[in-house]
Amino acid sequence: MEVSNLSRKEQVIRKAAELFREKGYAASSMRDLAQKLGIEAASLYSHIKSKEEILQNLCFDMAGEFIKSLKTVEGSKVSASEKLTQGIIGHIQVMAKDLIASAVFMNEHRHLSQPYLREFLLLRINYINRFKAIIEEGVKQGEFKDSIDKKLAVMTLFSSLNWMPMWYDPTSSIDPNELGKQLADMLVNGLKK
Amino acid sequence: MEVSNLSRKEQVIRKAAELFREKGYAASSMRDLAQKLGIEAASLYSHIKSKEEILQNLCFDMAGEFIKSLKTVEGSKVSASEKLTQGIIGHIQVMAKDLIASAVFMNEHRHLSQPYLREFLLLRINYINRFKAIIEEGVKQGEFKDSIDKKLAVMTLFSSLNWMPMWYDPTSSIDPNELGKQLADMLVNGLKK
DNA sequence: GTCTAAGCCAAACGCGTGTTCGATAGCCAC
DNA sequence: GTGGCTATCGAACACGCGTTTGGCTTAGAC
Repeated sequence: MEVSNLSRKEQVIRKAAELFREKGYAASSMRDLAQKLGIEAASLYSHIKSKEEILQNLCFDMAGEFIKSLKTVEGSKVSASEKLTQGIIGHIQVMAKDLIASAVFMNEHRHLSQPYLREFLLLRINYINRFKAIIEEGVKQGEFKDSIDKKLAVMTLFSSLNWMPMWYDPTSSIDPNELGKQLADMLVNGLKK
Repeated sequence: MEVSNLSRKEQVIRKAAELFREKGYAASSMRDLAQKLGIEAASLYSHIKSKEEILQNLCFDMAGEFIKSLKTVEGSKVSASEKLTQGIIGHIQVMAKDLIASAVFMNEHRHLSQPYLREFLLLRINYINRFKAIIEEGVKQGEFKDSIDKKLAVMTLFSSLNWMPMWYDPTSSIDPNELGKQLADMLVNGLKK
């Protein structure tokens, strides 16, 4: 009940992620979820404590991955635009590893109850600020324009990244690494020749 | 019952928009909504036919505004980057006129039932494709790089626009028009000097 | 063969949901 | 004042919700 059911628990969470992405957390019922797994709703509670615990797992696991990815980039001694590019590629790669969980992470985190919601938002604002720091570094060293609002810049970046799971087709010709590169190029250099 | 209650009906829809933005459509109850208006849930049904009718009003009214705005830009004989900039500014201005409805439009449209959902998505894909056409025009005339994936470009643009209601503070120093300009500049010219 | 634990289920719990119905009060026109 | 219209309400409806309980079955360890 503590060790070996991890596998079954993860099956439950995975199916739940699919369901939450399709219908949203609030509109997804435990009976829906059970049906997707071929069992009864009551049986779910052998594996998870509550509906919200599933959401907590999904949100905080993803958050951990993002933070881990960013950490490996921050230390490196390269230009700001290179650092930003690496950060973007890392973010995209984390998302691409689990597009479904990424979509849930982005759209459904607000249904977390306190104190989890507060904790989640703190992690998130911290993550955003660390990207903002990279942009500010670029401005300070004359690499980026100083004419653009930094909040706008970082939120635009973040928006572009976070909507990716909504439209990216992993079976398409473009792979996550290339996608990250192009996205970074577009944001750093723009569309213009 | 047909003309003069428009005002009251619009009050209901407006309060509903606030509620839907805060808690999401599925997690908002008609009793919640009634309480915000200081009446009982049953009284709502003198003004609206159903909960979903409210969402339909919100989504399709916004959609109409976006399309109207884009139409005024498409015809003008200017460069692609200028057209794109004008389109972005228009989109931002429509959003800024009602940030609450914009947020609902973006996050909750998926709770529309058929056939409204299908119709909504058709309007949306059409809108996106018309932005895509502007980008393709820019590429064809040598104004934009041809190295970047067009789907990526237009979805990045669209993502940036659509998340704006989540973070934009209308009381801040930057006004919607300036915001649109900067956003367009960032996407067209990039961050780099 | 016996013990243990995991996985599942039927039944039920209290509660909240969107919506309907019939009635009541206030207001304006005649 | 009388009639009709608008807005509201209390009460109720059928239904779905997340979750709990207790018991059943199955598989593997000793």
